[in-house]
Amino acid sequence: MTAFGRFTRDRRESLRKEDPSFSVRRVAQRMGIQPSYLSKVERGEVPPPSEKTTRKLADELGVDSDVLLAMAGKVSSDLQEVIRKRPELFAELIRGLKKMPDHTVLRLVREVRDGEW
Amino acid sequence: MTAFGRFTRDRRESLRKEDPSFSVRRVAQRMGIQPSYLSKVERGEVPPPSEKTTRKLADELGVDSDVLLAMAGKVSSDLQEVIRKRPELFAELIRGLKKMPDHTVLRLVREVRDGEW
DNA sequence: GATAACGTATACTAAGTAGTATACAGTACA
DNA sequence: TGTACTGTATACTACTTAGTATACGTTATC
Repeated sequence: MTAFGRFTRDRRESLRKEDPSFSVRRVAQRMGIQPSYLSKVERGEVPPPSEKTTRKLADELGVDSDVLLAMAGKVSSDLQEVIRKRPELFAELIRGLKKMPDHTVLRLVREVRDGEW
Repeated sequence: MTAFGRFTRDRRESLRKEDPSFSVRRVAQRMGIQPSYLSKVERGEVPPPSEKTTRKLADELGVDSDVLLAMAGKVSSDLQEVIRKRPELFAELIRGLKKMPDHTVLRLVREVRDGEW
C-alpha cells in the first residue's frame, strides 16, 4: 500500500469512529466520484488522483491540501505558477533553502509575512 | 505559434548565423531526438517536450533551463522535490512572495546565499 | 547536374492519466 | 429474514504525453 493510500484510509477511518458518514461510499458521493475509485485510491491500487480530486479529499478529511498534494507527489499549480513567472529568482531561492533547517526557512516566512521592508 | 516554439526557433536561427551546425537536423541529432519532432516543437505543432528533452534543448541553445522549462509550462522536478519535502513551509513562503517586487525577492535570495545567520 | 543536406508532412504508437459503470459478496439491524 | 448499506472486483474508456519512422519536395554546392 502507498503512503498516500495508507494515510487517507487511516484518516477517514479515524473520522468515521465519531461520524458514520465517513464511509467510502458517503465520502465518495460528497466528493462527486465513484466509491470504487476512492476504494482503489485508498488501497493504492491506482496512483493518487488529480490535483482537483486530491483537494476535495483533503477538504473532506480536514487536512492541509499542500501536504496531501505532496503525498500525491504533486505541487499545487498555483505555487508552480508563481515560480514560472520568475523562474530564475525562485529557482535560486528554493535551491538555496534546500538544506536549511526548518527554523531558518520559518524565519524567512515570518520576515515576509510581517513585512519588514 | 507558441511562445516556446517562437523562442527556441529564434534562438537556434540566431546561433546558426555564426555556426551552420545549428540546423534543425544537427541540433536534433546532438539531442538524440528526431529532426521532425524538433521541427514540430519549434513550430508549436506539438506541445513543448518533456523536462528531460527541454533541458537538452536549453543546453544546446545556451539558455537557462529553469527559464526554458517555465516557457514549457513546467517547474523543474528538483525544485518540486524541495517543496514536497516541506510543503507547508514552502507553500507559505512562495505564496507570501507572490506579489512582492523582484528586488524584495532578490534581497531574500541574497540573504540566504550570504548566510546571514 | 548529381548529390548532399535541409525542413517538414504524414502516419503511427506505447505508456500514462484519471477516472466511470456495474455487479457482487459480506455485514447490520429491525 | 429481508433490506439496506458496506467495500471491492472487474471491465472499460477517453484523453494526454512524448515521442519514432519514413518519405517527400527544396535548396546549396561542387
